[in-house]
Amino acid sequence: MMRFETVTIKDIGKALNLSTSTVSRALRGSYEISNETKKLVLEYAEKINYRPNPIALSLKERRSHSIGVVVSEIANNFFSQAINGIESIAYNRGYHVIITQAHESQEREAVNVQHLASRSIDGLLISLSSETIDLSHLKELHEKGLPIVFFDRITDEIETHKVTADNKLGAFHATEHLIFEGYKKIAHITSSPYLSITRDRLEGYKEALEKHNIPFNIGLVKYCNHGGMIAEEVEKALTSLFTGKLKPDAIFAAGDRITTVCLGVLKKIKAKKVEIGFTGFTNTNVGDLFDPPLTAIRQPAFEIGQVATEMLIQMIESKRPVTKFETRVLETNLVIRESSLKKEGGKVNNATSV
Amino acid sequence: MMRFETVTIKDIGKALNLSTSTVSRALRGSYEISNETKKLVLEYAEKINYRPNPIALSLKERRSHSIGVVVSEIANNFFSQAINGIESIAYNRGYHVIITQAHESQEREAVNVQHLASRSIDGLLISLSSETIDLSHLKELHEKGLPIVFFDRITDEIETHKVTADNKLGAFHATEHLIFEGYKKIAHITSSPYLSITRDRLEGYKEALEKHNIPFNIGLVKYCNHGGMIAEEVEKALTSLFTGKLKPDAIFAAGDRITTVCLGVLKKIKAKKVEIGFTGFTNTNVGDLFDPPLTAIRQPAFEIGQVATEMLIQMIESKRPVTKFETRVLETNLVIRESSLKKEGGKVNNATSV
DNA sequence: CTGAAAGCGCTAACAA
DNA sequence: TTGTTAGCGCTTTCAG
Repeated sequence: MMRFETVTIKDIGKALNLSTSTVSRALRGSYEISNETKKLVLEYAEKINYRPNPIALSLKERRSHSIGVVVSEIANNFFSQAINGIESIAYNRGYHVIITQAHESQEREAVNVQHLASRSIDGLLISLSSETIDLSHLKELHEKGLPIVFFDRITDEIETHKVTADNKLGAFHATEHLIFEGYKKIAHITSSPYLSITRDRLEGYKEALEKHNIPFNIGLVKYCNHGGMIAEEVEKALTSLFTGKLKPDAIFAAGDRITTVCLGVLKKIKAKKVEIGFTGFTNTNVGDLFDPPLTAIRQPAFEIGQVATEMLIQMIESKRPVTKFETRVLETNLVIRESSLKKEGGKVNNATSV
Repeated sequence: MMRFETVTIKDIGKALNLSTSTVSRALRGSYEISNETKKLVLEYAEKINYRPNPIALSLKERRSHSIGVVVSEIANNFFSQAINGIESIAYNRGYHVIITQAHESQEREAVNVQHLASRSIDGLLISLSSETIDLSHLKELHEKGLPIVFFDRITDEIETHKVTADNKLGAFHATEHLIFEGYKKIAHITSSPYLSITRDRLEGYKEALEKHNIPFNIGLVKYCNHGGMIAEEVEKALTSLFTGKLKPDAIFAAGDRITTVCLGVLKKIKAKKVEIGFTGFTNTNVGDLFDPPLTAIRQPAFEIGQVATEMLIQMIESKRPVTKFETRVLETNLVIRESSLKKEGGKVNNATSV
């Protein structure tokens, strides 16, 4: 395909009988250029619809004005909302956003990160994959000085800015809510144990049990290493719970995908008249359309994206290397609907939020 | 922020006492370079982890190996799935994908397109916004020779490759299904009348009515110009339907967002014991969790993304300007669940697909 | 106030 | 087989 011709600074110079440097300076309003010349250049540039070539600029300035994003899956309410937050900041600050998906695979994550780095991104926003144990692909870039901000699924192994929801407290509230409702045997279906969010949520769950003198039982915790991407994994976890002797009366699910898959399985079980209290981490917008309406722990995804992006751009644009790092923790929101309520306890008609 | 130092071809040359051109040629395995030198260079490059600078390459080759994508909203099942399809092809072919959202606004669409074009994308994949009437921002680029492929929401005004679902037939099947179920007054809540998908779906709806000798009544068709992005718009449409004298007994919704908002409103109405048959275009994965389980017209979003990307890359890489254009139409899939079934007609337990 | 020239990293004539 | 040079579009010393 023939590339379509573009107007360059040289063309303007030729047309106006000026050197490229004069045109360049005029275009950027340099004080050394006479008003006359400026006006001439500006008007002509406008007329022929001149646009500076960002590639050339990048080569010169050694930065691309774009930031890379790595998430596990776009088609996940949390991440699509976070991306909206990222974009809202990035575009206003003149940055492009390049989004990639790791599909919960360590290998794809590493490939994407490499790919982005070689595309000369100015900085990286990343939420780790559930498979990821080895962080060397990130450490290397971090040591070379690439600004990185972790969001949602963070790590202790790299010292930089981080942003998450308050997963521990969110889990605590959710679990305590189930306890208040009268559930005694609360199972926890969660994601890969490698993830920070998994650890934090488990912690909150444990603390709620402890506070209410319910003994913690490891048999009630089930890990899904693929974060619910593989439905069978979740089904297996649930089946083993309900066919074993522990038979929980409630479930607390961690993560968007796990939550919906669980609901699907529960629906089948409920057809057999087993009532199970349910709540889960999810950012779905249609939780109230579910059967039963879903009690959900909602994360401030949009804000997380925004904060992470602000931090990243601040790092990118900082004159001196940033050495003081911060981990921001944002509040979650428990939206109470019927799925978590004991049926004898009556129905609620409106979503309640604590 | 200090940019982090990268290894260049020059560094290799210096270290090995070779000119940059020799290194360059060796790296790309040129036949003119001796095996010895090649080996030397390759090994050294590997050792110091050399990566070519894609920005410099872009400047030289006058292409960026990236394609731009404009959709109305990432957080829409159809689009996030389509993007997965786009990525799956693009990455394999060595292209980056830059995603932008227009939020159904003509202005943001134009800004994004400009932005992408000025970032030297090699081609553009776009699904028009519901507001968009004026296509001059696209026409201009198209005339300049930028390869463009429309998907989903297409237009007649620009001659190029296009990919959509078979919206007309999908709408026909959905409407006919409601008719088979015994519904007589089927309302159609749809998106902006400017969109191709709106026109096609309306057409299919009309044809189904006609085939079954049900008179078309324009009063039963309600347009939501923001495609459901503004919930009030949809609520107003439904309220006017149910408070007017036409009182439909079923609803056929066009579009992901409209479908879920409709369901929310219907849920309230059903609390008042009004049974309404319902079906809608949506690519949600949790339609079976809804109350009632949702009869949905599903589009092959992933495949649409794939096909569009293949077409685009073919245009980009074609030696001569492409003049023969194609419009690919992919089949939709009607997944029948309870929401569209007459309650007296008994229940279905399994999703059925036609 | 304006121009000439160098350079960002890389490739490709053209020389040697 | 290898080196020299010019150039992609732009900014920025350094000279006028």
